[in-house]
Amino acid sequence: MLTERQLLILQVIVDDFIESAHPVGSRAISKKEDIPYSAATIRNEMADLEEQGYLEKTHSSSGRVPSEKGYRYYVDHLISPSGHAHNGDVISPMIKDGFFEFEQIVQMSAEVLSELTNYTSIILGPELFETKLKQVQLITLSAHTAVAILVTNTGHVEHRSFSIPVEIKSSDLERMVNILNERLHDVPILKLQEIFNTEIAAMMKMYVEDFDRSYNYLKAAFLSDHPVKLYIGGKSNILRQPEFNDVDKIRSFFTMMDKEEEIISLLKHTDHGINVSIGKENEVDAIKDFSLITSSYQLGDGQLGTIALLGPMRMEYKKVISLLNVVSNEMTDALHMWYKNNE
Amino acid sequence: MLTERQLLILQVIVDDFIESAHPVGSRAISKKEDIPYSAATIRNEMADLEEQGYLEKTHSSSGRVPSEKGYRYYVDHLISPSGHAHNGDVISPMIKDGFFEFEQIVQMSAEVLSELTNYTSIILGPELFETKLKQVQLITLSAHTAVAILVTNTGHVEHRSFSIPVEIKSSDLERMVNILNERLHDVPILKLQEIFNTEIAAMMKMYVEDFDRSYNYLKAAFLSDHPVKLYIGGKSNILRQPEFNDVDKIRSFFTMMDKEEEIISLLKHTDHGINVSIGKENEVDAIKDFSLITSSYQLGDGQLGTIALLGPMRMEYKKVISLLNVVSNEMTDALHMWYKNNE
DNA sequence: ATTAGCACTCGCGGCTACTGAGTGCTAACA
DNA sequence: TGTTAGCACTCAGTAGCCGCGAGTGCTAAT
Repeated sequence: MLTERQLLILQVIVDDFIESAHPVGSRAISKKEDIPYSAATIRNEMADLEEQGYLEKTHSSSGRVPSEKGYRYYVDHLISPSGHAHNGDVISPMIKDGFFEFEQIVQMSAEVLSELTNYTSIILGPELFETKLKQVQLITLSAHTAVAILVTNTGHVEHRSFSIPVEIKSSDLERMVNILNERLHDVPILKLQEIFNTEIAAMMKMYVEDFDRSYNYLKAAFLSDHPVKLYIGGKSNILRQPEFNDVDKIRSFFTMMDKEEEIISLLKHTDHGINVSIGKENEVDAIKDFSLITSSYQLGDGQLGTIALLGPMRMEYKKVISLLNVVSNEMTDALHMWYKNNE
Repeated sequence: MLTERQLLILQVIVDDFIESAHPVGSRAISKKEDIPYSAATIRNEMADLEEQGYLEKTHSSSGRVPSEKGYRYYVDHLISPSGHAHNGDVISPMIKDGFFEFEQIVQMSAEVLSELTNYTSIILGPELFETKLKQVQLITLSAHTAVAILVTNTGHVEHRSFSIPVEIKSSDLERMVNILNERLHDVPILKLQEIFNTEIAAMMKMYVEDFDRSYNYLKAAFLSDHPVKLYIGGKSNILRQPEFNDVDKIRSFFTMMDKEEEIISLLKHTDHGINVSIGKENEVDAIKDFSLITSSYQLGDGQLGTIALLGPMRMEYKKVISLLNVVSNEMTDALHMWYKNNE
């Protein structure tokens, strides 16, 4: 167990290192305002803290640096819960004015978040199990091409253009779309695939000639592969962090950021509330010396999406956590309003 | 003027440097197959070439490196026009299979292009002066929210969700959409604004109550700010180039790539055909030691879009130029087919 | 006109010395 | 017994030096 004094010292070290990015030594600590102990005392305590795994040295005669365990303890116990509360209203102002496009707001939030922190922000769009299909449109551009448009109750629009093989009659297409609109109205997006394969298939068989082809075409057009949308802000902002002085690090970071699926998998299974993953706690290797802070924003009862900040382990946890709190609440509120309007 | 031999030597130096990224010395050149001269002779010629500004030294006793002028000459005169013709069909295979979504194809082309070259590819979406509005849809999500959807003849879909102030009657909205569909069918996107301000305004005044508000809402919803879309491939691919060993360079590159407008302005005013900008020839400071190779793809008579590769000055010009030729032709063909279908 | 030869230049990798920040430990102190 | 002063030690970082090698420019010979 840690003594009061050790806690104090750990706190000071983490704070200092977060700010300066330099290993912190005993003398520097003993000089601080609220530290009445001598450098030697500090050294003894630091040795203890290191023994217990909360601190590390970068080399045998360097100052101390927090270990992952140290950060973990700091995040769990040493952050004054209320302290440093970010003064509200980060994104609300953007929503105030009449127009209100969901995707735009999310994208802007991501950018603001990144700008405010110099980390990279990631927002996972609304999960779809609360999102329902509102309407299906098929607009033919010509005899052989058409655009299928799906609109959800959240205002999200998904579209795919495709070419129509000559074998398919336009009357059949029309009929199909009618069927779709009838059967799929207010169906949660997530259940789309299922319904497609059962009900719709059955129904269409009755009405539509040359069923097989038409069906497959529509199906492919309507079931998109990426059910969640990813918004990333300030990919390059993070380059301002001093830990990015190594070209290899940059390379591996950016190659990871190019892989959408990987990022999504990172964020997918998040609990409600704020969640911090430090270093190797992250399941993806590529960010094993990053920290990832996630929060969720909600709509009604169901969890909707995830909002996250990715930065070095040496992260301004206090600031980021309260900021993320504020923003996710703001987004929840905004969506709540939106939802109410649409019901 | 340059002698035959000087041309040969210049060519060899540029080729060699492009491949190796190391300054090339006289001895290395004299050893090559098709060089029957001694190192000393080469040295004399190199001194001449340097005097005339085609070569540079990195320091007083280093080998030679092509200067911007050297690259320029190389590109203009030393690239065998037909040589190294890239064996066709880079993206055609992707288009073959039934589905055919324009945006997907462009995005994939960008990625393929970057993967093939290890440079960053940029594709400017179709310019809109050939693109015509096909249909306008207004889908109301609820009493107070709606999605406006515009579909163009190229299959591009633009959408905006907005909230409807209580003052506006839904019957008015409906009427407006009808007017829009009637008047705007087949109108080039570029003329949208103009027509909006004259004809539509006049027409709507006659039919719609509370004209001013409704009008402004629709106008804002329908006139998007970004008339061209940007597709970027392999932003991080370019990190494999050895010139990116400097963190500052990376930083400035990525911060530039975040500014869409800047990139668009880079590519906007391109002639037909292939165009090469080397180093300071580029108007944007941030890429003053990059080369940018652009080509255009077309639809019918009008130029449609630009396709570009951004890399170090030490670029594989031969390969890139022929590759870009092939790809832009392929895209032109693809769009031509598409266009024919839609007419 | 070409080439061989030679002196010279300069970047670079390796070695050494020095400095300064920081530690661990011991012994003295309250 | 907890705290502190003192001291020897460690190590990263920097500067200076040396020698190597790749390359040049120039001169003189072919």
